Amino acid sequence: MATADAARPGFQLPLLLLAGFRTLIDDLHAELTRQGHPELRPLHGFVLQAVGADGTTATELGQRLGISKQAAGKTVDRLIAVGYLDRVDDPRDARRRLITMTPRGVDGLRRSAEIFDRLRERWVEALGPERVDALEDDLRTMAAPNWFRLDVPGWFGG
Amino acid sequence: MATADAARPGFQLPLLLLAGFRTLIDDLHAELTRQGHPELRPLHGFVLQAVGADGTTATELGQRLGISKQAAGKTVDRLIAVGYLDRVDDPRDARRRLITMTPRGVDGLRRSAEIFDRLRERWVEALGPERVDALEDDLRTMAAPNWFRLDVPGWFGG
DNA sequence: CACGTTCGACAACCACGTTTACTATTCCGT
DNA sequence: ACGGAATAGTAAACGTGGTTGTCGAACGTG
Repeated sequence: MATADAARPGFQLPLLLLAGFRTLIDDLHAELTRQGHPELRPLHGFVLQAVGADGTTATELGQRLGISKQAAGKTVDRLIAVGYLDRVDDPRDARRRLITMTPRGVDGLRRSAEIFDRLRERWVEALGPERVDALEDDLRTMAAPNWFRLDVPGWFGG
Repeated sequence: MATADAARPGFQLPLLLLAGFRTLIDDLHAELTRQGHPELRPLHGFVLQAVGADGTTATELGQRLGISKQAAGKTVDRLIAVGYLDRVDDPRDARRRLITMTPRGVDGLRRSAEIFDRLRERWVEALGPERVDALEDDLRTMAAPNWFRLDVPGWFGG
């Protein structure tokens, strides 16, 4: 049973990682709702970031997120329906349809990044900066996400 | 942008936690398939553990997993269909139907726990025991899963 | 013994992903 | 210049993992 702390329940690594993630995105979602973005579901921030400031296509978005182009297309449909994305024909290639962020999308992404920054700050306050840095470093070593390819400059991670 | 390591992509906390979890359960799933449990999907181990050695009911299972009783019931249906769980009438209460693990379910759960132990060992080899302990401790502090209630003795975390 | 509560089941629905298949367009080699 | 190959987007069927709402049967308590 590893090195379980007797005072706290001895959950192990997988559950702890999942709980950490859920804690963060649940807090994000709640705060985002409070700030006027109730339609933005927890994971949509990552989609917005993957779209990027210059826009993308469905295929490229799928590659960045590590999902099929069809799934990416459907996600884009939903985000268009709630006003965060836009899709226009590419004049240089009639096959392509360029996906871009609306001003509302930019606002939602910016707020997401700010909220994540504040949440990380809470971790730093509770654990100390060295521990949080170590935690991030170790996770980068053991679990770099090889799905989620992000070659665009972004707000939270890339 | 916090304390991003220039050598590795600067993914931030939420993505790193998700990546850590996904890495672990993907490895678990692959190994479980290799060991003769291809039907056992990544998260089913948690369900089996929540059922526990003594069995439980759909409502209670839902509470333990932090999901609705209906969702728990459907998951149980699937695990019964592939032979990991069993459902029998409770003689003491005709409303209740007791959910128990089959021998195959017990085997799958035991193997899951063993595989997780080995995966953690890999982290210890790469990072050193102190770092892994610190990581688990910090996550227990910041992200105790308040869904996932586990009052039964279990294999991986409880 | 009647009434409120609890349990499981059923149905409809949603989010998010998959695979397979198809159309339209562009690219490229002969 | 043209025809086949590659690429972009869309559509349909399906799987999984959730949600609400409803309902009947069984329980337990005043």
